[in-house]
Amino acid sequence: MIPTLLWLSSPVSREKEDTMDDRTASEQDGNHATSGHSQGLKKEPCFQRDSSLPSPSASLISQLLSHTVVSRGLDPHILLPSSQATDLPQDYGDDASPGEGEQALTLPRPCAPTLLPRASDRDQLSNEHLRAKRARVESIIQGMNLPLNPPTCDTGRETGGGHDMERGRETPWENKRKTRMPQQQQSDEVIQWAVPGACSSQTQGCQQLKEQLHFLEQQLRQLQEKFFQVCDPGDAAHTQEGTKKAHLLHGKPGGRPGKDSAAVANDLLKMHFWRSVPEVAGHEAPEEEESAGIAGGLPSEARVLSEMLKHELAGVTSWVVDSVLKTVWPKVAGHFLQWHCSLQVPREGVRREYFASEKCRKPLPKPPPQDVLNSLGGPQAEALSGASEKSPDSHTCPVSSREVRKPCQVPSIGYPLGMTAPVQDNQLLSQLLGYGQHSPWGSSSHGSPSAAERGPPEPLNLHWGTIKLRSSVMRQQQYPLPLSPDNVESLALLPAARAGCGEPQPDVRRLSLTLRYIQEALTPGHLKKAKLMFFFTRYPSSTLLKTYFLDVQFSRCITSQLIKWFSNFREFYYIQVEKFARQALLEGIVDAKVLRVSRDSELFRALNMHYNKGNDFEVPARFLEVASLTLQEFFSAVRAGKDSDPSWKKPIYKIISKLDSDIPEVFKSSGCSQELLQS
DNA sequence: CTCCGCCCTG
DNA sequence: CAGGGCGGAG
Repeated sequence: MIPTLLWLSSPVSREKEDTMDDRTASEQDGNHATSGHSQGLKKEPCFQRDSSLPSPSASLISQLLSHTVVSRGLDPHILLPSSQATDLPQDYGDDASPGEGEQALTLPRPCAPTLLPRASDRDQLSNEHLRAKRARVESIIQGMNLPLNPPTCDTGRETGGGHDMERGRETPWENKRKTRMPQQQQSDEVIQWAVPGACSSQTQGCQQLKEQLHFLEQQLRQLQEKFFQVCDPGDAAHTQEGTKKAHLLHGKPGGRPGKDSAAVANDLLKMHFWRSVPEVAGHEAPEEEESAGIAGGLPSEARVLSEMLKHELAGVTSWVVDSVLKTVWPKVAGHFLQWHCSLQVPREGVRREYFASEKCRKPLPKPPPQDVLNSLGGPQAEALSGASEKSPDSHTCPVSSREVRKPCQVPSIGYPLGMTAPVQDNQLLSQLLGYGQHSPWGSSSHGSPSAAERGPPEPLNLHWGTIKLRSSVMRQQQYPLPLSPDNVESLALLPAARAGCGEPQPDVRRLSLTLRYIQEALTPGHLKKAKLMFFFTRYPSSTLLKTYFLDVQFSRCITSQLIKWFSNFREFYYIQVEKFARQALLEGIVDAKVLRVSRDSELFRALNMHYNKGNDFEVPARFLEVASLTLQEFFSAVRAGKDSDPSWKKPIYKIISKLDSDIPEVFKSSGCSQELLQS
């Protein structure tokens, strides 16, 4: 469909060698209602502009990233990470819908004027801003009559700097932890805290939550800044700090990140019959060159951009959080109790983490209330994933994206399993609340009190490790595995596993990746995967589907939707075949044997267009045989006049249903669905 | 009764 | 592609 994306250069010869390409993981999943057809070809997904972002102010990022941005005094070519600046036009040409640029132009730029001072002024402003915020926060906390955490790290914030920032970040959260529970009662906080008592306490809780959300915003802003420093090659090339980070990120100084990552990805992703990879490296070369050209840009300008982005991100987060809490707070308060208790496994040095999938119906010995989760589903859940997932993606530069894109790209860090209680279900909100806590600079593993010292852990104090834990738990429970081994491995990449390195990481990206690992909805990526699977199986059982969609939380609804998909696939398939069978009959063909479906036949083209639109998949020969047989069957039946029988197709269906073949294991790969979306 | 597949429709 | 209706199989 899009010529530049048809990586079909050498169709047959190297089909077994190719791996999937490792582009970034920004995709439009989460909305299975979206037509899958338009999803396929995302060349640079990280620049994808997501119009579905639920915030009215969500578009500064997209505006900046879209090439149409004309910010006063800011040259987008300088501001944008080089690859973005160079790729955007291309991207537009490829898949931007008309009007998108126009939309970007009309979008609000909330903070442009105030964010334009020069670097020195801006830094000062930033410091003052921080101080002011801190003062506000402290006054709030004191106003709540809550035991304030000894501000041991506060000095760090004053001085700024990487390490100090790291500690400084932590403070707000530590404070929060203390503030939340004592708010109810000193004794039995765990229980008291979560019990949604009188109206007043609810309102109070809401207030507190709001304050915490402000912290969240703050951290998000800083995260954004760090994120850009790390992933913007142009910037990194000009600041010592940035250079260091870049080296750490890419493994070696002066390395060529793009190629390295791509190579690693190729090694690790053995989706051999995908034929899209080699071009990736070549495709990247221009970016790097451009990067050198952009090196002339001013880091300070880039920081201005980051400020703007932070502002916007904060707005989005705030909006999402508010809207969610408005709806679910009363219930959530109650739910926190049980969840909280279940996580009471005080074990020093062990990081409890949670898995941030919304609404996981997992059979637990003592299932938590589902209503909370249910109440979190739907629009809110989508809004959340939209904010936390897409917004970061939309401006991720390719380099860092690659770093985190491929789960198995980075060596798995051994992570202890089984040290926490079963993870509960209401991860959506906790994800939301815990979001800022996983900021790479402020993880609680650095000099923070142990769980015991902090008192009862509260929902916010959950970390990523549980992801792996969860997977092991699920495994033992002979429940549909939500995580494939790939997932589990990849999850070791999450912040907790790398906490030791102390290096800021674009956690947003990981979060978004993690969010996708178990989905309760089928995504366009899944649809595409299902279509490709159709080449192997026309009549998959629900059991089979469950084994091949491991990243989906199966429910009746999901199962029937998948089955429905295949039913629709079959329908289309049979209609096409019948059409061509009749056509052959009209053309005077007599012998059914001569009817063969080859790769250049019209029928194949029609089918391929439907199931393999991007043509990035090598259709198995077996499918051609099946199609040929189907064609012959239809041909024979029609020629014999059987089509007068209302159920004349049934025998054919029966024949075809026996021709299913095994589906390659690669389809079980969790990243498969995501990868497909990119290709 | 549920599950599944087909058919028809939008 | 999804919904709804229908029928058959278990």
